[in-house]
Amino acid sequence: MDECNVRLVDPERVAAVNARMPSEQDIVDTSDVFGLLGDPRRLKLLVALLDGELCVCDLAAVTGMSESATSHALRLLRAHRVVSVRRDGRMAYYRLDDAHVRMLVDLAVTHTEHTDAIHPERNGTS
Amino acid sequence: MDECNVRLVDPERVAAVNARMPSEQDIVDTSDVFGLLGDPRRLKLLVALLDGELCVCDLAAVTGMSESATSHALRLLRAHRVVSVRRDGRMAYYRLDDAHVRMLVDLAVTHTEHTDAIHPERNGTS
DNA sequence: TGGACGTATGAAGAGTTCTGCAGATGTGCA
DNA sequence: TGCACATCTGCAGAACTCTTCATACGTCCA
Repeated sequence: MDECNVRLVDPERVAAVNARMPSEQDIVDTSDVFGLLGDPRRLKLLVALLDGELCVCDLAAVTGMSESATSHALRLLRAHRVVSVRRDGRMAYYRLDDAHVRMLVDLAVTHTEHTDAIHPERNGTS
Repeated sequence: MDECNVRLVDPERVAAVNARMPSEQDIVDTSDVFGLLGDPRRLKLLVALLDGELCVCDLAAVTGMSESATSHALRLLRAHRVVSVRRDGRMAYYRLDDAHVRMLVDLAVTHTEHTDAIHPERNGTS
């Protein structure tokens, strides 16, 4: 439990926390998902998809991104199975296809909308 | 509603989505929070803090980061009011001080732990 | 079939982020 | 007061991310 030369102040707590700590893989997977939501453009894309499917050019219009950037972002989201595509001729309709992500997005946006008046300025503790 | 030279396929849907779209500021604030959780080290740090406060060196031990990196990460989290410090002599005890973030972390980790067996491999749609 | 269209992709450049190093700050103890 | 200790911070290099440009792919229509 003693890693390298690190001294512990509260070894019991550390051991307890380590016991409850998810696997490294789970941590990485989870932070991966959060990372996807950590970009304003992608988040806006996903918010737009909360209501149902939209084609690439409409998504570009909603988010204000170029169609190329939109496509790149959707590609990333697709690779992580967050969105799925339905093709109809030359059009591509995307939908939000991950219940967990949908919940996170919905929850977080709602929360921020309800509380942004509380922290009008954000200066650090320093 | 027609931005630049972008053509819309479903202008009504686009208008409806735009009407429900949170302000740019709310989007940025929200993606900001997700961004904080989008780093495995920081996420691990926050998971460790789910149970209660810990000092910097114990946090470094739990996450496997150097104490410098730990301090840097905590500084960032502190600036965003996600964690708070209690100083006791030369020690600094950090605690998770944002109920919303706590919920997101708890929820996401729990979810990932329960479903990681479902997506053993992750190749893109392409 | 040829050209317009919607979308997808690769590469490159700008910008950002993370980490380790070195040194600074403030506290406790002899 | 002087030294050890826990933490903090600025800096610089490495690594990563996002966007744009150019181009490619597949579909539709004349």
